[in-house]
Amino acid sequence: MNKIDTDFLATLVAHIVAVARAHGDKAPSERELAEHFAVSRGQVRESLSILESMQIIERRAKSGIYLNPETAGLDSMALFARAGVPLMPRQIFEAVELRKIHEIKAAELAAMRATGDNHARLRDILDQSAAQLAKGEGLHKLDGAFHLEIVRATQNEMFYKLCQSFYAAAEQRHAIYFGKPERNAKSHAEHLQIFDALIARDAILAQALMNSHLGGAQSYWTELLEEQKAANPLIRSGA
Amino acid sequence: MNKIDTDFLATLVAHIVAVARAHGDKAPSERELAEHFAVSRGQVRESLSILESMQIIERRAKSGIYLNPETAGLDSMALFARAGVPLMPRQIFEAVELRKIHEIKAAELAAMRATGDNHARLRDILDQSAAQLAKGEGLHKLDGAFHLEIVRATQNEMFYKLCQSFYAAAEQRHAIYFGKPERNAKSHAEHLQIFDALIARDAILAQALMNSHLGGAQSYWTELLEEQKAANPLIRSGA
DNA sequence: CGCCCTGAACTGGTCATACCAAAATATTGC
DNA sequence: GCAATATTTTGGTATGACCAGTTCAGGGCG
Repeated sequence: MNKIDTDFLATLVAHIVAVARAHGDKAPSERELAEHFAVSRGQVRESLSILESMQIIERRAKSGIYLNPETAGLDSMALFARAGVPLMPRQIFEAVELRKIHEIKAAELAAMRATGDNHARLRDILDQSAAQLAKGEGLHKLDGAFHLEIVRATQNEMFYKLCQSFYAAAEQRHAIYFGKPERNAKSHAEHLQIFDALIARDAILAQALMNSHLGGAQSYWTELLEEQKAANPLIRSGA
Repeated sequence: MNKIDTDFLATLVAHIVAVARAHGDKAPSERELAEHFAVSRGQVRESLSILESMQIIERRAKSGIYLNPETAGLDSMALFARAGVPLMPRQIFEAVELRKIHEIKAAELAAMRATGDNHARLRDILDQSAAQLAKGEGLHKLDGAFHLEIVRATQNEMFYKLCQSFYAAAEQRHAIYFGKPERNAKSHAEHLQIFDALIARDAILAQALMNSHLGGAQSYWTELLEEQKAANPLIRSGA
């Protein structure tokens, strides 16, 4: 466990959340954490600095460390996911809505601006997806790659970076979503359609296809949450 | 200069960028930085942890610290801005495009979902803007607040957080943009129109008004960059 | 002259210890 | 029971040390 790797950060967050359950609660002191994880206080402080910069915690001088999950920014989502903090339905719906906002527009722009490289990478991802699908394996990683590549094809680097951090936090969701095998095939088929529209540089069509692709995801989530409410430990009810 | 405050981080980044100009260049060693800023190595390490978590730098064990500005994520933008790293036209155009993607949709959703609280806060911001305008003061801070409040009115918390970090990085741009006095009055007038559309819950109109509001900004930036190219130290040419 | 090898200097990663002052808590005195 | 006081806890900071790869200058050899 060298350096401040993400795993340690996630473990730390998990422990802090386990101790201080509610917003504003006090977390263990630096010295306690150091002892608990058998590392030096310096290591703990470095990690806490990062968590504080993400606004996951607040460090009040001479007082203590306070959990701050509600004010935490976007970059913290990936960490919470790794730490095994349960997803809340509200977060899922918000994320899907955000994806629609981003990616419908991304599809439109990508149809107009995609380079040959973008097309090649998309084709490659789809080939891999087909192979995985044939082997009966889930393709939630490749799904993320496909959508992200479309954003990259907008040639807006900032847009790409934004969606990158967004997708980093989405793996937990994706894993749940692609848990049902039939989703994989359906998703892949829709990706192929979108790809064709991008190749044809048909912005209107690409946009429409992405809209229905994500719209499908939206309604599928609704079903999923209905039937798995309280059954799936990764999804916690409540707002 | 206690704790790891943002100012210190910005100063650190500024210094590192000053020494290691290009992507991949070596930054001063931890010990050098500690001496230069007259702080302990521990402090430097805490700061560097944060910078590394933002992917602004890369720390290679036993080798050194390497500047990494190109892979840096969104959350780093605010820091670069504070550090006085010049804006590049490309970044400005990308940011404006992103704003259009976000806020046109936000205006639509806000028209449908805004609460009384949202309306009240917007009205308050507009009142303050009018007052500032009457005093002849610039209102670039209030502009950000107005736009951010519209995003909040979508009731999508994740959306709000995303735009929050986005706006935190935009102050430098805003300050330049609102440097010209005539922008302030024009912007305020357009805000009032948008506000009316939100109150009337006219999603179509709100969307259209936001589109032209941001479209105006887009073309204004084009002018601004043309006439100030190389003249304004805050804007560096090159891609 | 050029190349390889070697050793010293440098570097990030880690730990232990100590001190400070403010905050939080326990204790005392009334 | 409450207010004043003493004690403990806590984050913030600094110093110094050790480890083991990395880097690089310098020496030796072909």
